[in-house]
Amino acid sequence: MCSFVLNRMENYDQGDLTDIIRATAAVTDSNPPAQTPAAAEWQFPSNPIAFSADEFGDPLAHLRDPLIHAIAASPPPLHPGLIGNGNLGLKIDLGDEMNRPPNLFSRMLQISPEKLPLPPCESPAAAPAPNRLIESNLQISSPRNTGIRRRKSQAKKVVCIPAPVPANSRQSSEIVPSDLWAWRKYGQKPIKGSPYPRGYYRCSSSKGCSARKQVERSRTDPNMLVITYTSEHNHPWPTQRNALAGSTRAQPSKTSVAKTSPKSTNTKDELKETSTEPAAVKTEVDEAEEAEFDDGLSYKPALPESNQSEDSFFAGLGEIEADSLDLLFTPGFDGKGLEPFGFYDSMHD
DNA sequence: CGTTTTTGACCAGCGC
DNA sequence: GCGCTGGTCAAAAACG
Repeated sequence: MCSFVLNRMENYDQGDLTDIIRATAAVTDSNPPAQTPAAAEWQFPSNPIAFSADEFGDPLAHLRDPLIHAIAASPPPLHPGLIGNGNLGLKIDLGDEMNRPPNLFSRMLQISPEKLPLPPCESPAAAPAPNRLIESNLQISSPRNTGIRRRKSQAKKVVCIPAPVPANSRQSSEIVPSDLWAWRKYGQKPIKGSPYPRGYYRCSSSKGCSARKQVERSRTDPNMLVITYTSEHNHPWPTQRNALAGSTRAQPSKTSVAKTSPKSTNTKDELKETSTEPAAVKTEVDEAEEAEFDDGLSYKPALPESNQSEDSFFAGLGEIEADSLDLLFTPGFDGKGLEPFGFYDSMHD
């Protein structure tokens, strides 16, 4: 449905493991046509993209991502040209999904050695083509890297994804499409040269998990979110979000607005992430049950090799789509329409 | 009560 | 060695 073309740059500079995955997606420089608020929130690219063999230990790589599918299956009807048939012709499109890599995020996380002349999403060359929206790079933070300078040499995955349109004044917080892991925010820092702060998240699924990620807006393209993954999860796919309390704070509903502390002067630009997206919570349980674990540290979620399983999965998804779409794009839907994942939650209730 | 977010302080890497 | 900057810690507050 969505045009999601991945271009892998072939510039490979030895020593620097930086790669770029570019993809087309819905959000571009141009303002989307006026649609529902939910549609304006953010677009999620989903379309066939080339797969790199290297998964960087990304646990999502092989996992079907129901959340993503849910989102992809409910594309806000804007940017028809970019999203492809980004309307309600979902089930038909889902047929195409069968041949796709299972997880959108994992797709974005695919890496290949490469060097970036400029920070991801910051390079002018990163957005010459309107469809080029998603980049990903892995960098062993090399000195002088104008991008993310970091102590020690630590492998990172940098993912650029379409971000919610900040122009929406109704929300002080932003929705960042997270993967299905549970992330807990442990810090936020203003980044020099960028008007947007960077949020620091760590995996809360397991105490011993060292997986971290940073979320910030691209300074050059506010429509893009730059998510940097650091370390890997050392635990299986979480079968359940172990925390619900406070998890809704990031929701744009009430607290995020009301709680805007006096100190926080940048709530408008703040990067808030729903560390626990309901859709993921509920669906990943099923996914986890299907997952196959190789060992204690890594695991292999069930691959969608079986068309049957895919069929059943998408069949089920398709059934809920109709409802979810109604919920998602019906104005005045209790605000959940603003939350990309909220609708998913509701339809599981 | 358990978990999250927020946020100032502290620590560490890097360039000069 | 110093200063700048980014990353992490930890206490407080908030939420269900």
